[in-house]
Amino acid sequence: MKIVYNDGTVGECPQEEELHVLRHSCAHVMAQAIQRLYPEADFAYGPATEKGFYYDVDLGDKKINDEDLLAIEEEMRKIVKENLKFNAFILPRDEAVKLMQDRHEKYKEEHIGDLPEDAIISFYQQGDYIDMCVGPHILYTKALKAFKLTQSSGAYWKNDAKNKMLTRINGVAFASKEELAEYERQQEEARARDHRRIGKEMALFMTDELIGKGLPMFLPNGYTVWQELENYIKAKERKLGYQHVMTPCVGTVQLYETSGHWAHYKANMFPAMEVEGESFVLRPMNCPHHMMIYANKPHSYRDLPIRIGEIAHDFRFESSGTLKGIERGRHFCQNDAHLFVTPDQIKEEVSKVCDLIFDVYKDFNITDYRCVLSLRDPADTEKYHPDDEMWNKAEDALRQVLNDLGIEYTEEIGEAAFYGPKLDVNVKPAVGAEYTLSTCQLDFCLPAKFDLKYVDSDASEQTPVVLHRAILGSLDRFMAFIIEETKGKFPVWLAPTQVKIIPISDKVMDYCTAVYEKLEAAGVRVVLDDRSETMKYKIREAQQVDRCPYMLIIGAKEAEEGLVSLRKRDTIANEVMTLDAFTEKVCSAIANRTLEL
RNA sequence: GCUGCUAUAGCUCAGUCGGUAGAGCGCAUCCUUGGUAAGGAUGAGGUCGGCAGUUCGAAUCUGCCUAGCAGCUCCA
Repeated sequence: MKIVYNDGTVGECPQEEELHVLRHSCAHVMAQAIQRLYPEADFAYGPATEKGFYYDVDLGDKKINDEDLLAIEEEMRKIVKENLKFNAFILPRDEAVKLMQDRHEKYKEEHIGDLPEDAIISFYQQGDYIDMCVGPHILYTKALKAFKLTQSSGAYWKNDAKNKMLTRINGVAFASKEELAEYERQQEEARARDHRRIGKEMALFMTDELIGKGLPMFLPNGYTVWQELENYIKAKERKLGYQHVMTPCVGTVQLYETSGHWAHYKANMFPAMEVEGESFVLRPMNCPHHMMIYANKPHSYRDLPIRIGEIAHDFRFESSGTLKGIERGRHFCQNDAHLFVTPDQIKEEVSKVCDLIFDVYKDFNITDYRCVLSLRDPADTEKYHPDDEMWNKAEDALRQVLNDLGIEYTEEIGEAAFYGPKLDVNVKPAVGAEYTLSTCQLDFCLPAKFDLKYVDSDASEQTPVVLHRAILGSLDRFMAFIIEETKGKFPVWLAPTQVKIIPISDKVMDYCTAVYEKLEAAGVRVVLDDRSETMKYKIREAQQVDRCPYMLIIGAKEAEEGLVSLRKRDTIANEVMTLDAFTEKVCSAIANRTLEL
């Protein structure tokens, strides 16, 4: 594919750049189409994205609806057909400013002002459309073979909520129509995996506007999964020396003033309740409660590390626009723990937390994740309390552990908590933006604020360091993730119904009841489907709706010989075995938390 | 919170020009008692998200509210 650079030279595009150039050029063609249809349009930024492109544009009071999108797309096809040539030229700064002023491009003009003094300011023109841009671009518009406008939405100028909101028009673009079709197929598949959809279908959780937005409720099936996750992680933690506690969901405002959370996150907490002259809030996190548990009695260095864990209910007043099923609600349960350690113990304890995270990921076969070392932004003295020595110490300590463990990570400035740096493990959901699943945070700040102490070997009083960590993150969010990863086909140990008995006829009901009782006694979540429906119907429902891992199809043949005919969730073939053999099989699959059926 | 879109039966969705609401699935009852992904019949089920307004008349038009979806901002 031929492309043109901003100095006007034409060259062959490197293979790996082709899609990016194509998409970026598509943004220009879309802008040209918009300008033809809406001459007053004022353009801001229009980059290529992961699958396509967008352009942010000021359209005054004009609202873009689906029909408008189709009209813009139609105009784009015309431009492609006209096969316009992309020409590049460079202007000195003053002429560039003048050109943008003449064309009433106030956002581009402002952008020039943001560029460094020595920046080369280049433009691309196709037909009568001119765009300030570094390029490179395709040579002729005919190179655009497969694109589609997907949506319009609002986006702030320079991504700052204080600025004017512009109209963002998104599109996707590919090298061929086949790739575009494949992309649309994948989108459809992703929507089918959405935990909100599967959660409804499998009766895992519900919401109701009378309960309130962002407040999902777990139904029996969902709570079964939830409890299994709770038992699973608590057992792991107990083995690693964690002690579990239970603390209240409400605390005084002073508690959060002491921790510093009140100053930083007041706006994101439910407002205070005034009762008998005291102010209480629903707690947004558990650190202060756990700090007070530590402070409940004096500690020797010999006691450390102390690991306080809790499956804790928290409430955060999240912006309404960010709520998403059980992935992000206003109430959730953290798999939280605070580790109180001496400075010498930091490295080992962080290592153990990392080991636990990756051990858990192995159990769930989670392989697609990204580690981020979240650091403070030294310029942001409002969020990060300005103690350079403390921050450098904490950041270096965490970085060193990650390096020693050989964990791959990227560093991100300004992503730290106000009290310390953190390691975040991020994943991508079926639909929507990446989020943090697990976190491990290093804190030299809160222990001092709560005046926590331990007596060291030389009898001096020292302040412990605290590790905040969450492995499953919030149980709610982790469950959302697992639903999407498995499409609701949970491993046996998590499945709400582990075994469904499907009688071929009522004549074998006595034997089916005996099978049910045996499995039930063995601790299996088993359901006997004794409804007056056809066998085929019951199989279909168990497989497609319940996503039940094991179905036992039982007729006269099995009843006579004490057998069961096993049908697994993902196979059509069935396996005949004795009831004893099956019981052993399913119990072992549950006990070992096997992923494969 | 912001911008836009959406809200009709338990679920997924039709409903044209404003004239008192439909389908499939599910549910109930009956028939069928079956051998591994849709057997048949009958029936129940809706203040068309809520409140106002326009109109002789509103699921349909307008306003406000609530909730949901996409994107933006935020995420201790």
